[in-house]
Amino acid sequence: MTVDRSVLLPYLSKVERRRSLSEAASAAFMALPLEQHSYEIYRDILKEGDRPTRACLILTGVASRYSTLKNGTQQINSFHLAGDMVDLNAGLLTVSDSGIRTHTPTTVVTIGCEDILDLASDYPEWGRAFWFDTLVDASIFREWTVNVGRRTAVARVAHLLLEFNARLEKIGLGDGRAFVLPITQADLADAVGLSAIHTNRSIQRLRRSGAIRTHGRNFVIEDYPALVEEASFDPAYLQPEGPRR
Amino acid sequence: MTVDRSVLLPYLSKVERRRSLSEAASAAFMALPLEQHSYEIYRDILKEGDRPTRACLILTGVASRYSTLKNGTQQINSFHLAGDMVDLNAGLLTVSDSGIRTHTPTTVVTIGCEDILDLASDYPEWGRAFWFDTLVDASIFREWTVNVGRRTAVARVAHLLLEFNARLEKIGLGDGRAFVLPITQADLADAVGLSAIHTNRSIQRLRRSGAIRTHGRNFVIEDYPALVEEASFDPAYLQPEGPRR
DNA sequence: CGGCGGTTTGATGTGACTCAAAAAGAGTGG
DNA sequence: CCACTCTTTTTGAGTCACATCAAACCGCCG
Repeated sequence: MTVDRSVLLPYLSKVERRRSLSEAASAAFMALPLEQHSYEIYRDILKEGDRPTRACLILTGVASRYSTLKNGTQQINSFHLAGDMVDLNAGLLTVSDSGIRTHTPTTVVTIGCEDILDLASDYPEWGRAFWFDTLVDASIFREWTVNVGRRTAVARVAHLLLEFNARLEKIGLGDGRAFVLPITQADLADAVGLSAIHTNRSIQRLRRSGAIRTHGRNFVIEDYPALVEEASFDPAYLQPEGPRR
Repeated sequence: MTVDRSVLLPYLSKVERRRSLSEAASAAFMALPLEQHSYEIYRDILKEGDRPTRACLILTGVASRYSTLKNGTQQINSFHLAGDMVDLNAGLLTVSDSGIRTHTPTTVVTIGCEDILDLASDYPEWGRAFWFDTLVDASIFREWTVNVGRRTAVARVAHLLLEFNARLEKIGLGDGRAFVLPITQADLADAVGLSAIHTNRSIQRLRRSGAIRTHGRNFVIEDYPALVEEASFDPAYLQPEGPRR
């Protein structure tokens, strides 16, 4: 299968926006062997327990990293949108405690993790870029722990809506006030550690308070400051500014 | 202040156990300029909102990374024990959304983050080592999200006790069955997203079920399989095996 | 012996869960 | 364009896990 390498360009420019790369480094990246895959909705890109062998860059669609507990409940750890590199860790970690699953039809390109590791050792600038990506992920994981650990139901939901709002805007899928929620309320519930029903009721509260308006999956933030206040949302954890040096 | 560089050796050998380093790389590490600091109990090593400038390696004691919410509640994101490198991210992230605080008297050595970054670009093997460290952290953060998001109170507490048990054993502060819990129950509560009182009652339940025995902060695991079952604990997330390659 | 941080107990309130089912959309085929 | 199904959202009622408040107890240290 031949893959159009230009799909790598958005990620490359995302990395370069943080810190420019040498000619050789970006050329090496663009020369990486690729595979392209498409998934229907609710398919596993990586099954829980499988040993990952390829990192994957999301071109379109939405995926999540999740864990399943013995009692059957699930916890979603993070969502991955277009332009996100998922499972960069693949190369370094032996075991995958969590799976990765699509929430919409999704297309990705994958890169062998050996290639990722070689790139990182041949070009320390790539090593740093991957490290930084991992740090941003870790920062989001931390914030999510705070979210499910210490916020009320309404605040949790508000917080996740604001995260989607910010991230979707950054990739051109929203204007900072309105966006299309790319997942069901049940999935949202698995992300914020609530039952689907209570998640629904929390959304209703936000609606009645006038903070948001929805029809179907279209969300409009009517009162941004109120929503931010409700969620104690501080976008710093998304690291919008890029690395320091 | 002159610092005994031999304090770096444990961390060096921890890294080398995963993957050996070149002579030059380990020499460069050992030559890093260091500062040594001591902290009393409940002191901030890094305040929330401060911009970190130095990574720090814990020599003795226990510290945690925590966030404070507007309503005054706290969530602890992770604990750091002797031999852990904390705030490696310092160099790359502009903003620190969370603080780092001691839970016992603690001694550390710190390394300027410029030096860390230089080491990583001069020796890609160090870049990889730091990246791996960050991946392990991220893996623990994920597991904690699952913990507070989807487990019952008793399971959460059991899970954290098992994590302490495993990690303390690895650094020689436990035999895999008994350990001294280095934090108060109130701190434990902030880590598992419960009230201190309910945390206490959860410990009591574990005690009455015969899974554990305690006197003061001495914990003995009486029925390891039962505790593991209760917590659905799988130590894989601690990445005990080191990286794949 | 007194003070203090930490642990434990008791009583009460409530936020979130569960179960069950209705309503509303969304997609499909006739 | 409508009937039919399937998924998702919404409603209602009852229950339980965990929070909160208040106070007692305990061990440790000066």
